[in-house]
Amino acid sequence: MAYRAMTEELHAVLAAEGREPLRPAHGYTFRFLLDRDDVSIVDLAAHLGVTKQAASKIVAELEGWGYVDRRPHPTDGRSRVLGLTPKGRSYVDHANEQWALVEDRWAELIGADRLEALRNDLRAYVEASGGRAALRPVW
Amino acid sequence: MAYRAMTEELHAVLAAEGREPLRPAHGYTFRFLLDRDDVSIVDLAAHLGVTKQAASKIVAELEGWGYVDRRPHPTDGRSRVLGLTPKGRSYVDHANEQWALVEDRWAELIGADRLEALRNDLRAYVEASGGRAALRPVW
DNA sequence: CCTTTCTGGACAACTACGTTGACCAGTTTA
DNA sequence: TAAACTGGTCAACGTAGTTGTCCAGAAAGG
Repeated sequence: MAYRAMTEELHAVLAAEGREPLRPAHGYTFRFLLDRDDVSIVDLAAHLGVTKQAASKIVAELEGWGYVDRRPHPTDGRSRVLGLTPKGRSYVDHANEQWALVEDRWAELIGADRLEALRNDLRAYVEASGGRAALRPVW
Repeated sequence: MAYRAMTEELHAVLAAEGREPLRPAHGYTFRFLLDRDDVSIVDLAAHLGVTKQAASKIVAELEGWGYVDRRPHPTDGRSRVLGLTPKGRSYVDHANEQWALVEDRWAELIGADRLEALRNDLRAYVEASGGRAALRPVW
């Protein structure tokens, strides 16, 4: 419920700004592309825990909105390199700021030290059960 | 990720026992029926955050597997009262035990006091944002 | 080299699980 | 006692994933 409530709080803010109807999958895609500049559709699919076909659809949407572009791979003629456009980059920055505000409100509630402890405790569990869980919820 | 990992751990155990392919929605339904004995389809739908049609389908499945039954309402001729069968009840007990084991392993990792603190901190956030979040994830 | 095998990606058809819409029988209100 | 409301079902549709098939380019083996 906490996870849901936080996500909803963020999406409510973004939706109120009249953005495209972005879903969590888009957010995870943004973050993944932000760090790296050699991501293929297959890489993204593995990261999201979906098939490459599904990843392809997601990218197609984001490309249509001008957040992501596909450039030809420098050496591999089959592959395309995914990247954020300037518009995509500024969107991520904005979303990160809003997310920080959500966390801040929580920190006010329970204390920054408790929030930090919580982060560590959650991480401990995830790492103990294989390092990474799939992002996509079951239900 | 922690939420996902815990859910997956539980479902892996249950699936290994050769159970029907139960999904989180079924688990939430079980818990809801366990506490009360005057639940209608509409009540369940509200609890799960889905339409009554969707709730009806879920109940139909559970009824088919013999976990849930629908009895006529004592006074209201339109309504049906949902309830767990003995089989359903024993399943819930079993699942609860397994869930406790999952939590225990976490408690060993970070300490029982930290787990308790975490529970409280999560609850604090959920209650601050409206008391209850929808169970069903967005993605 | 040139053939065989492998891999990134796209298109199409299908499935799961929800939705909206229409309806009926029974209950409540006026 | 007629009108409005409510619990439940059936049917049609939508969304977001899946599997299945294929192609062009890359890697591997004689």
